[in-house]
Amino acid sequence: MKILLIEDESSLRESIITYFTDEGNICETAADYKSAIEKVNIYNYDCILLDLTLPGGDGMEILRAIKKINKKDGVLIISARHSLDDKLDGLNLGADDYLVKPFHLSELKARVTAIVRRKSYNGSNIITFNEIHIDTQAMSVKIGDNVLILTRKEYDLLVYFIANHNKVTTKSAIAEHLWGDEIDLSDHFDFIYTHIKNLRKKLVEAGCKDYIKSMYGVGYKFENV
Amino acid sequence: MKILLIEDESSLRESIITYFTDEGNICETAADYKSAIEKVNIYNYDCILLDLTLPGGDGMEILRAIKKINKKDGVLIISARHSLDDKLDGLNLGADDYLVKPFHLSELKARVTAIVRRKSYNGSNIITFNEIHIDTQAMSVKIGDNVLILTRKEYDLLVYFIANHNKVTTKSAIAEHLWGDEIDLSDHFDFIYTHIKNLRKKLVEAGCKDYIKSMYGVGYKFENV
DNA sequence: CATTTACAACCAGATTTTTCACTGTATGAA
DNA sequence: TTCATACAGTGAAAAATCTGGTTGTAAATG
Repeated sequence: MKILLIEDESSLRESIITYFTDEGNICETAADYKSAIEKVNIYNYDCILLDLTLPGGDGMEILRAIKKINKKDGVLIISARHSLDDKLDGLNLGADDYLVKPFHLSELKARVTAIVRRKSYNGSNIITFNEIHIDTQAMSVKIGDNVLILTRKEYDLLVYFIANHNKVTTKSAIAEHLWGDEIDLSDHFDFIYTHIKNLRKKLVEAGCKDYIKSMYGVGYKFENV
Repeated sequence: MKILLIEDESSLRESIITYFTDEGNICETAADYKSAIEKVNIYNYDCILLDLTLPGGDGMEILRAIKKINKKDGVLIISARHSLDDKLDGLNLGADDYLVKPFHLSELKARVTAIVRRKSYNGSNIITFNEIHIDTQAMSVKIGDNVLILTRKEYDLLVYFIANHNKVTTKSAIAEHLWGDEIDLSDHFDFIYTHIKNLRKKLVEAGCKDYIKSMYGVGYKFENV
């Protein structure tokens, strides 16, 4: 899951980020109005955690911006303002939920998952793509009845592929999704090849068709032929 | 005791909440269909007080939702509808009791405690997972017939694992659950390793299979192979 | 007060994963 | 065809993470 945290207070930012990163999510942050708008404009997130009081501009403006450029990203407002009016304003502008500071991280997480679940209500947490079955809660992958043992990156990669099946995905998009901010985009992340190769190998060895099609010079496509 | 009150009329809501809070309970409220469904989906309550006439949707739907997502939360319907049919409908759908407005708060309280007591008696306080039996009231653990002596943290850990069996649990989730607020999430709580290790050892020594599977880079999974 | 116990911290070694360098092959453009 | 580049495959170094042992400390117990 990819999360953007828009929050200026650094200590809170740290702990939230640590928490969600530990949970295995990709987290990015923005500490002020400008960089928030920038990120929101360029990338897509499963959920955006938005603090309302920001240096350089009002948080509500960011919310408006998100909703304006369509964006189906989930938005959870976290704010110290606890008046009903603030709450209603936020929700009316299209936020998915509103959480008053201070809060427990577990509650934050619960609400985020609730938002994400609501957004993409697959019903279950089992993702299925032909013979591939992924149980996202158990983090287990099956090919037919064979259980596949995948490493973290391989797993993320597979989930990403399936989520974007039949679409071309560039290497940099993959890198962005698997590594988030940490990656230096000027790098030649050739190690993606390795992960692709390993995933491919494990899938094929488990009797799965090779859905990963290389698009020379562009990237890959997880293709349902 | 944790209680959820689903009620749209604010004055009644206030008085019930005040009453139960004063009694030392944790109370949450939902005033409409949407937020009710949400809370019910996210959290667990000892007892849910459900008003049938709600803006935005029928209360019976909420009841259905509760029962659908398993949920062993107790449900007490409070409603102005006093026909026998309404009563029967509710009880048939799995509500534990039905109270007709208006009522005395003391009666409400009596019924709530009755429900909770009933739950915790017949609703087994024995958790069983294969050969592992936990008596939550006695806080004792048995492997088959062997009694296990666990420390507090080990016990909590085991219960948490069993409650989340076959799901991956991250270290930070465990930390949050076992230590709550006190934990500094920027820490690398390596001490979890120790508790995992100790629990594992005691379980295995008592002749239990090692269900605790490490998910490298993610956390652990209590797995029923 | 002495002793035991539970918990947290530390450390060394093992294990697993990730990254990186290198070689060979395939592809598309000139 | 030739050439530059992209990709696949191998293996090994580097980094991250887990395990098990041990130790210090504070709290609980007797």
